[in-house]
Amino acid sequence: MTAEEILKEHKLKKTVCRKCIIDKLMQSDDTALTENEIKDAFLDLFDRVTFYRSLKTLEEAKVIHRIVLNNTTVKYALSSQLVLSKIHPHFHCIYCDKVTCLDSSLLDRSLNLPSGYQVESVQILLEGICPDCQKK
Amino acid sequence: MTAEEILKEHKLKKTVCRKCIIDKLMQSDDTALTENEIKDAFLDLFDRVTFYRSLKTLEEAKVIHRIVLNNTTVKYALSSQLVLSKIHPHFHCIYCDKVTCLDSSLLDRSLNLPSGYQVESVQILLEGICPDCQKK
DNA sequence: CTGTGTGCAAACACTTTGCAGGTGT
DNA sequence: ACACCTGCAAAGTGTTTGCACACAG
Repeated sequence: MTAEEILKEHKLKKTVCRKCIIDKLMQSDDTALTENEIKDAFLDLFDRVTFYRSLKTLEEAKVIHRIVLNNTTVKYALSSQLVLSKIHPHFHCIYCDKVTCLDSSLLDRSLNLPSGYQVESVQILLEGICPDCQKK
Repeated sequence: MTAEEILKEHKLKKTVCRKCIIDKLMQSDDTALTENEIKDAFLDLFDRVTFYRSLKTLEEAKVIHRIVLNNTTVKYALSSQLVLSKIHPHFHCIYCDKVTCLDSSLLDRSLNLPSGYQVESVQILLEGICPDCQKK
């Protein structure tokens, strides 16, 4: 699926900035990127404000989703298949700082919720060492 | 356990600012507070910078821990009993915006981790409606 | 007394808003 | 043609840093 198709499907106008964001995130696979990592790929082709607004638009349309790390840095990743589940687990490597989206089936069966709470979404952030960094 | 005892136990100097922070968090029970909520309780008795530094010191000493919400607001809560577990689940009410620390036994048995990843900590943020807001 | 904490001023990074002009459909 | 997107300027918010003075142990 191309960036243009994704935009069309969500009834968003095809603008260069939006396409660049989606393309960049598609290339990065399941690794989430910061606003700067996305922007730097285009050498200040767009204003910073335009990026923020495009990211916001894409997020509201659920094309992408944001991941907030403990140090309050924000990363973005494509939503694609994950939309179906309430549960969004991510892994943050404390060595290489990479954030990857994990399969939501990770925890589906096991939530042992306290009574009285109505849960709409569950965000899980695993922190540790990723397979690549363990080899080093 | 009093604020002074906690500071002594962690080998930190007893300063008014630190004591106020700990007192305020003890009063709020298991509800996490923002820097502003803590600070406002003392009517600008201290400089903002002093608060940041005190919070940082207390966090590094693991007296308190920070919780980062999706909108990147930061809240703080006492660590107390939770220190033992790698897992820190919190509940964020989307109506009253209250954040509470939950029992870490919530998920202990059930983590079905992908192979190759070495996990050091697990942060879980449940979002939904708290018991109080459901009654309304 | 010594090291550490505090207050003030300033800098910094991130994000939002308003407005005029440009672009997609 | 119209609605919406973009760029620029500016402001708002949260956080950090440097320095001189004050305070706890």
